[in-house]
Amino acid sequence: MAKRDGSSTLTENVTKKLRSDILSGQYEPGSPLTVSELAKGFDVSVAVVRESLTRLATQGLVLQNPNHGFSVKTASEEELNNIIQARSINESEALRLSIAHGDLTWESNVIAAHHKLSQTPEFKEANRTLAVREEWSDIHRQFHYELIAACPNPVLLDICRRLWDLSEFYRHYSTPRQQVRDGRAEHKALTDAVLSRDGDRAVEIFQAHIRLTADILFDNR
Amino acid sequence: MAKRDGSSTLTENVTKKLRSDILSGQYEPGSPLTVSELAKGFDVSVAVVRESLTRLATQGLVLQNPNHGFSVKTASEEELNNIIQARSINESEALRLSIAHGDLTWESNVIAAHHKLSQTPEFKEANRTLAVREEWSDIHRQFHYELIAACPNPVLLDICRRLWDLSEFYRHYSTPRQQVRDGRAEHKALTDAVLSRDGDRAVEIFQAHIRLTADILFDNR
DNA sequence: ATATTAACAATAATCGATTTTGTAAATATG
DNA sequence: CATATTTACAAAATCGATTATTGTTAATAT
Repeated sequence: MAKRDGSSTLTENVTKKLRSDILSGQYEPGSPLTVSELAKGFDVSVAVVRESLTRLATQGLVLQNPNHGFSVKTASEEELNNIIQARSINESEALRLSIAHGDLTWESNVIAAHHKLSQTPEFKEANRTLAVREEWSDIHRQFHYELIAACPNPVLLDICRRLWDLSEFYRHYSTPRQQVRDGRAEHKALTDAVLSRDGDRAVEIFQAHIRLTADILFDNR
Repeated sequence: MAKRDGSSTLTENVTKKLRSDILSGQYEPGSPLTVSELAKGFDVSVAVVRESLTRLATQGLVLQNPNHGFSVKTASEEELNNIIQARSINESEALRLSIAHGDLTWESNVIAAHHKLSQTPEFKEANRTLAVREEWSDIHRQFHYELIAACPNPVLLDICRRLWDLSEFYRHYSTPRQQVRDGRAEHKALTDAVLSRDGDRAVEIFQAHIRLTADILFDNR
């Protein structure tokens, strides 16, 4: 690191890397994030790391405890349920608005995103590297984001983005067995409902979809 | 400032002061927030101010432009409408959940908060000082927060809190004439609906309430 | 043996200074 | 005279070091 990369700032790069490390499960939930250690690891000053951690803390991925520094956010079934509920509320509404406002270009983007997702293997085969799983995660996120992308309310979209990060955090702390579920059929049904502009049906499918995600993660039968 | 106040950290104090200054309209929307100047004003180092501004930027009250520093968030009618819509979505649901889960203590708190609000003058008389208006703002906020306080989902409550800040930002950039509206009757009706545990009616009143807020601020019609 | 205080080490918070970047004035070039 | 290049300056970003806080261990007292 050390020198600024392109036009962006050091803090931006470190923040991006840290967020992705946290979301991909590189740190245990609750484990301390020592500013000086991270600074050494990234080869930057403490100010840069501190600013990065401050950003992530405000977004909820990192916990800040005055005079006790930073730590990775903790995980609990209760919190996941709360995140899912918040996602359900906001993303459902964004989905409705997106369906109501989307134009032809948006339709095409939805189809493209779904096609890409449907052709990308998730966890079926064993010996998947971390990189492969990260790639699937990105494509999955992109698919869900395309669905609501035509929502004309950026404030609402921003809330959805943040909630996605929070729920993404949990994906990586599930046991391998829990990864077997294949949402392929659900994604297909969701895409069909969206493209036929059926808001009610799309929301219904979507809510079942994320509810199931939570159930599987914590194995609620 | 200079020395740490109580058990809290310098950054926390500066952040609190800055947020309150921004929300009470001390700075023009879009005006630059120069780190070194603020540091001089608060008598702290630039690191403290920078961390404060970073926090506020992540919350949306401050804009950060890489290599161009920070500025106060800008204001537009369109954005206010988006904020109001997001508030409507989230606060309505929080209100329903709160009504469904609230206990006797919560009821008492709602009654107390409403009483306090109803007995506090807003803008009727002229020559109101800034401090008086700030006091009303706090009490008003407290009232609305009590209504949803029994909502068992902290993630949702956090979203509501942030959205409140964003919409509070607009209250202070309205012309004096727009301040005359008296929400007293609406607050009373809302309180009654909440206490009678009528979720549908409460949500209905609430949505009309905040919609009207937006209309008045930008004088729609 | 337990409680209290003192000294220490680790890390967080804060600082003042240095480097980098963006902008605008000044100068040069065609 | 218009455009390009250089220079100078202000502010942002980053750094390395200093100071403060907290938790822990050793020493002392009860």
